[in-house]
Amino acid sequence: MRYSRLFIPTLKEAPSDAEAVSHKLMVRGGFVRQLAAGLYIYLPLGQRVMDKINTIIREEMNAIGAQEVTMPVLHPAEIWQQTGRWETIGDEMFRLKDRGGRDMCLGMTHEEIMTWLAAHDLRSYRDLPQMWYQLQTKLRDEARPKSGVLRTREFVMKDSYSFDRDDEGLDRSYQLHLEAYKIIYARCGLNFHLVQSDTGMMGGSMAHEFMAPSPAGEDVVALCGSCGYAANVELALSVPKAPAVPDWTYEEVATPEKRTIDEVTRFLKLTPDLFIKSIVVMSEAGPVLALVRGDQTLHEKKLARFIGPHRPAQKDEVKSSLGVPVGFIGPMGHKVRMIADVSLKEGLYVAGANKEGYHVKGVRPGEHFKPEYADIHMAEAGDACAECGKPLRTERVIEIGNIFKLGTKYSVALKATFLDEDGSEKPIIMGSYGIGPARVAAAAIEQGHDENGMIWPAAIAPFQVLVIPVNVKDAASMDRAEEIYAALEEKGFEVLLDDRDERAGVKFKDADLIGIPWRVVIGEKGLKEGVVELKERRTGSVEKVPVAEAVDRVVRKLVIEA
RNA sequence: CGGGGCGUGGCGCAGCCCGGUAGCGCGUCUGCUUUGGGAGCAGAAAGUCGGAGGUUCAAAUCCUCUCGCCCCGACCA
Repeated sequence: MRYSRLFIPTLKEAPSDAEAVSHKLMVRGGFVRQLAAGLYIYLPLGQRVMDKINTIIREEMNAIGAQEVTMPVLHPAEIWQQTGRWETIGDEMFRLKDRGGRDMCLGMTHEEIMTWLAAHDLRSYRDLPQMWYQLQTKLRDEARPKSGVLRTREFVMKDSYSFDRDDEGLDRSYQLHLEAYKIIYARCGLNFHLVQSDTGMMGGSMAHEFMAPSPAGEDVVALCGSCGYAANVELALSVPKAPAVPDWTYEEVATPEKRTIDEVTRFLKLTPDLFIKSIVVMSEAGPVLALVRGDQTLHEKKLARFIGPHRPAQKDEVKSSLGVPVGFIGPMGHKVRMIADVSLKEGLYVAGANKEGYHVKGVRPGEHFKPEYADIHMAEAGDACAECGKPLRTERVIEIGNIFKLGTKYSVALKATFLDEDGSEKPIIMGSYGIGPARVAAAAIEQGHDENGMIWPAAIAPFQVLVIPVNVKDAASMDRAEEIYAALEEKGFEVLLDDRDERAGVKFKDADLIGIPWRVVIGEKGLKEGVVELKERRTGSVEKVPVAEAVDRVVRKLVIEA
């Protein structure tokens, strides 16, 4: 392609409202434009990147025997009502009515529709297993779109669904996807972690996420360098360092106007790990007292696994349910349900005295109060790995894919059953597997850039080579550039020829910004010596090669990378 | 949904506190010069200040309402 004919509106300045590196560079590089909150236009360069990622995904999905289908974006409400998600999902689903007044919605995921299809056309164990996927636009009315293309209201997703006759079959389909995903991300040039994850609103029994390390990520994972344990902190198990057990007897201490852990620790000159933090939440079954050590953070998703949906209590709710003002709650003597973090099983602590202005020293869990124990603290760097005891580290990540074992949740609700060999009717066992191609692109930029712009992995770069004649008015330069361009295209590479009548500086700056892996620079000075320059974007290394050898050298570089 | 910030030529911003001629940089267009890391000079086009209402002789500036966008949190296949 010729640069002069491509629409690549690069910008010198980043948009002021962009925060994430990938967001700034995608806008500056002329890859995307924002139409409204969470709605993006993909310009030619962005489109090329997405096409490449999608091609890799399709190749690997096809390779494991998955078959591509196209699903409606507009769905009738009834099918979502049958699985109950019409009610449970809430505001995140775009809803509308057709002219006949029928409730409809825009597809935010496709379990229901895929299962509907399976229910209609998969009847016998002979039809199984099946794996179907789609690469289509999803719509979600996100509460807070953010970080460029990382969280949008409209986005393309590859999602596939597996249909098996038994759990062993599901294991196989799951494993096939897991391995395919590893290959996809590796081909896209990403660093990533495979971690255990929460099953969330999907339901189901097992789930993993593929996570690309980046400061722009919204998730945090806990990783053990020793045994390989890796999990989203939403469910990561960890053992916080235990404090030395102090030599205390049970006694009240006056702590006037000291409410927060921070205030009380300073007032009593103690470390926060000697405190019990008492947090009141309102669950569907009423108030629950959650207890974590003072240096720990309550993880609400972990807690939700034990008590279901809940929210923090208001100040007046605390007072009315426990009779104690906020800041002086202790776990002793309450009738409400009480969940204590496992790290509180041993030791002596300071806790609220259930009396304004007082705390109690020497509280012993199990003796002075009897809670249910559960892991409800957030895993933190430095905690011991629950598997092997070695220290965990944590990392901020972008979720680039996930895989779920769904089981029969959808097949039962939508009556997707088959007749097994023994003549009995059974629900199909399902799995669901997603990849967000835009997040893959954003993660690639987050992981590959410098102060001058993007550095694309070769496999998903919008072009593989950029040919730059420094001065297009110099006939010799332009002729050589055209020859090299034509020869590389002839060999099947994707080549961008910067034929613009611009100053060298402008071309070089744009070249760095859009991050094409290899650059061939043809200048008058070089040609006098019979050479052109071959520059690698990633390392910045420059090699002078004889004009006649230029094409072969580039080809060799590209082939090595592929 | 709670908290915070911001809407001024295409882009990035100043002006607003203390009402009175709308300004700067980049980009765009024309001409000349320049030509290996976002050129120089000269000239030009382009905004009615997110929108509505109000106060005032006079509103980008003050007041009220409203819409949009961003950030933090809540939420999130």
